[in-house]
Amino acid sequence: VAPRARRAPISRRDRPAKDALSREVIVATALALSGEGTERVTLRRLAGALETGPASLYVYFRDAEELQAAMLDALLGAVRLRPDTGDWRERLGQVLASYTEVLFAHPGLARAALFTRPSGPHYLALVDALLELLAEGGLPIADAAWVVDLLLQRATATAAENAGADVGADEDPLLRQAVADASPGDYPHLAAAAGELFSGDGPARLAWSFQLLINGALATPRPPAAITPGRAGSVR
Amino acid sequence: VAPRARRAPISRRDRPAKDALSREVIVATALALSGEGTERVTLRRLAGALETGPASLYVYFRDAEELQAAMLDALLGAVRLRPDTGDWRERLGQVLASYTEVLFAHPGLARAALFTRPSGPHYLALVDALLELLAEGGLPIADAAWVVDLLLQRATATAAENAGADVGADEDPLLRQAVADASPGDYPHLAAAAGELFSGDGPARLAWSFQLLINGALATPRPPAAITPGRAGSVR
DNA sequence: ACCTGAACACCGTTCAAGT
DNA sequence: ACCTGAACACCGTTCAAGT
Repeated sequence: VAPRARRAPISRRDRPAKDALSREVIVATALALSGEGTERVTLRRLAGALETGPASLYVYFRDAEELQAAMLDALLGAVRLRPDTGDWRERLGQVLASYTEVLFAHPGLARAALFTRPSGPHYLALVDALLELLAEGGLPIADAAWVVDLLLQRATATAAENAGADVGADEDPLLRQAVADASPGDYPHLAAAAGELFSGDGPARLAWSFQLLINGALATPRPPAAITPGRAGSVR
Repeated sequence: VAPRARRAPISRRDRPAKDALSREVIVATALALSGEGTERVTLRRLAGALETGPASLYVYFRDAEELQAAMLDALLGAVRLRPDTGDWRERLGQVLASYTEVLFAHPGLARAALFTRPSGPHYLALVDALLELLAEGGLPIADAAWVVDLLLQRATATAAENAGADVGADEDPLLRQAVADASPGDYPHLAAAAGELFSGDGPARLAWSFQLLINGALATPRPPAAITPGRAGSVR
């Protein structure tokens, strides 16, 4: 069968061919903006990069939140889900560290990840991989289901807090000053701990916290399920 | 000495006397707006409530972030720092639960608390109280300093995620649907855990996570301080 | 000197009007 | 039918001009 004739593309003023719009192209362009310099990826800036107006984006996404969720899931495709060295504990730490690094490069998305949980295939694959590692460690599946939430929340919140901060920058200068100025009379324990509150570098503290969560999980079974069923209960 | 004569206040159109502006009045008004219905406390809405224009607020606060930090610290004055029943573990859980409840009533502030750490007296008092309880539990102070961050981050992030959600509302409907639809072939562990991922009610899950963090802390000493000093080091 | 109206440079979202 | 220019209803912040 002869291919149907297509209209020849109208050459718009000889500009370098602009990509046709689609969910994929929009998300890819948004991630490129987000990863490089751009302070905040707004619908208007994104539309500008795509050489159109903001209204056009509403053909593909219901609102800004849905776009953010799509960006987030696309980003999660870069997480290393199956490291090949170490026991289950070490591999769990590596997967979570990879997740954190990926978010780190996209400050805006890291913040969004705390509020709008993604539901795309890459997020599901991440949860599945974490559950698998916890099962390998012998954790009952009901416990593992809750622990995954804890691990991801720790990683996400840490990325969101620190993302986009200049590496050399003094973070929380006001808090540091306040702690340094805290009178030992009013705040005895704070004054005693002042030297340690801000110690350690980010990755070391994060890795320690993952191991702490794993140890805690092994030592802390879920409460008896008596109250559990509720409306949240089973799927279906 | 005779008191200096004051100008009589000009009665502005017989309106009920409007409070003179000050940091305290502004913060109190903002918290009232935040706690009651008001979707989002913006500088313009706040200025409206104070019967002035947004520019006036800049006389008292450098920017919106500084106002938020002041609101947050004022709010933390309501946290019950010293419960009178239970051992140190139970009291620690009670303080953290109180902190979470206070944030819950102010969705916007809960979100802000994740990014701009407050540095006011009420925040310092909270950290001091948590350090005291951890010391009572026998945790070395260097460990306790890091653990406090973990406990507060868990509480803050949970409040931020859930704050403002209608109690009856189905949260994360997209994620729940995606999990329910997940094929056991592609996501075997996710499919197996589907029934448990969303189980339990909020407070029970939160309380369990606090105990998990405490158990983890007791079982997970900080890494050797070899790398610690850095630029973050001691407070002199 | 202290305060603020009005302007500036942005937002997300909607919808009537184009092709 | 699909797309979008222009308008709408907002933002935080600045600054010249008032008292």
